[in-house]
Amino acid sequence: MPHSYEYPRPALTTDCIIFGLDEDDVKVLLIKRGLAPFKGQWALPGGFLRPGENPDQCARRELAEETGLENIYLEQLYTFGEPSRDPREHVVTIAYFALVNLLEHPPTANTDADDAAWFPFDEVPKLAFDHDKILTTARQRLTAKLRYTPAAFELLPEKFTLPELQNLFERILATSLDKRNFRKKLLKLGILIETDEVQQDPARRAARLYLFDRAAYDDLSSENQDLTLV
Amino acid sequence: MPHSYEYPRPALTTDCIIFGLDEDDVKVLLIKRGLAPFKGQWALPGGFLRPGENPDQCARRELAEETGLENIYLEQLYTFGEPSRDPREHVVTIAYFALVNLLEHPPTANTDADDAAWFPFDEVPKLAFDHDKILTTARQRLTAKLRYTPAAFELLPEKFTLPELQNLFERILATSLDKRNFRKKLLKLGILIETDEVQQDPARRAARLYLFDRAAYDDLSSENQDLTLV
DNA sequence: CTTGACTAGTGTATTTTTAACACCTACATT
DNA sequence: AATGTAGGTGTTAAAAATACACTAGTCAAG
Repeated sequence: MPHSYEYPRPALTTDCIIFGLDEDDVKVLLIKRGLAPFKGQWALPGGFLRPGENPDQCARRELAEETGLENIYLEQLYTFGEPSRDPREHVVTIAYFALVNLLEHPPTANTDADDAAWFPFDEVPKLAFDHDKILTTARQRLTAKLRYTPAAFELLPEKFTLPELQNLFERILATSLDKRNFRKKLLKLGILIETDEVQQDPARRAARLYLFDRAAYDDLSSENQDLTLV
Repeated sequence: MPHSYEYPRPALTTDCIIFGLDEDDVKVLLIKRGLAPFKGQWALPGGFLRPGENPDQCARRELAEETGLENIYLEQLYTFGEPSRDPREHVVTIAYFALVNLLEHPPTANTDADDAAWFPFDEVPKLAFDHDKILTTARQRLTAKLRYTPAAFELLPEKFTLPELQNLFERILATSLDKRNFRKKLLKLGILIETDEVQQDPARRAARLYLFDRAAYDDLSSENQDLTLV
């Protein structure tokens, strides 16, 4: 035990909640624990913070080690520090979360965990530690972020259709939206650029493609306009 | 050095940003450090997390020890973990913030710090550690919290008048509000309890006193009702 | 005891936003 | 040519936000 301190210290970890969107579902990335405690049980990817390591870097490193996911935008969610959350000893965890497009980040090989997989929300098993609670907090933040920030556009290709955008909101917010009202509101905001193009190849009527106008969004945002998208 | 671990651990602290409102200004509570590093310099109140201690409790305890402030509504702000933020070693801090009524929480004696005092924003000195950065983050969050949470009621006595409440919003949000619309909206929300009492002693017409109905607020909140106060 | 100064308290009309709602269009497949 | 499927469109009603001006109570001064 080479590391000694004058006063006792809780251990410190980071955990990542990675939400991924594919054609069917919103999914969350979990790993199967290879070590006790909770060996064999599913959990959020994460691990111990090394002294001298920025917590953001730690989250990124552990995520890459356990799931292969790299170069994604992580945002700090909350710090959970209930003494009882880890059966071994007091472990405080800084939780991070991110939202990625699953088509760009397919399930990958992994090194530090027995397994890593994407779970649709309604198939998430009982998780290790207090990770159920952390996941709940993350889902709450996810919906707020989707409603009040342009996060939705990060999940779509550069050119997208209004039905795609509506579908995305409906799936993540787990609600259904009126098509006419949705289109009216989004178009009236003035943050979409209509192109002359339509979808290619669909086995149905092709929908018009739009671009997200980030400059317009930033202008409205700096004017403190209300930018609730849905 | 009786406390040994297999792997090295960063130290873990909590810090509190306490905003206080008096008749003139929004102020922040600082302590003068009694120990190195930054001895004699002003800093946010805070201190080391004890194993087995919930971080919320730690923030509360350190705040009471250093400033005498007790029983206030603390909310987690953000966790700062840059390795360079403490010159001694890697110290990660969980920052909490709160809003209090200065008339109910006058500057008090303190045990663990050389001094504690309220500073108007424009008179805050250069702070120890990265506390300037933490304070900036807290100020950014302050406005949003006032609008979307019941934080305003923490700043007022238990029984308050509608003109007092309106005045509070106007000062912190630096805006002016229509008296009739303000009253209509707040009363319609159903989170205020009208009492039979009126202010005592004012050298003018006395205003009716109201109570904040936290239970009603929590009910609406859990129903995902929109709770923008202004 | 009347008046003036000051703040508390009230209602209505207008505009804007949200919500509910049904049909036709384009295109591919059979 | 008929059918299936998803894309696209406008109006009306309800609710919410906004703008706006006077009366009521209380104290102090004259």
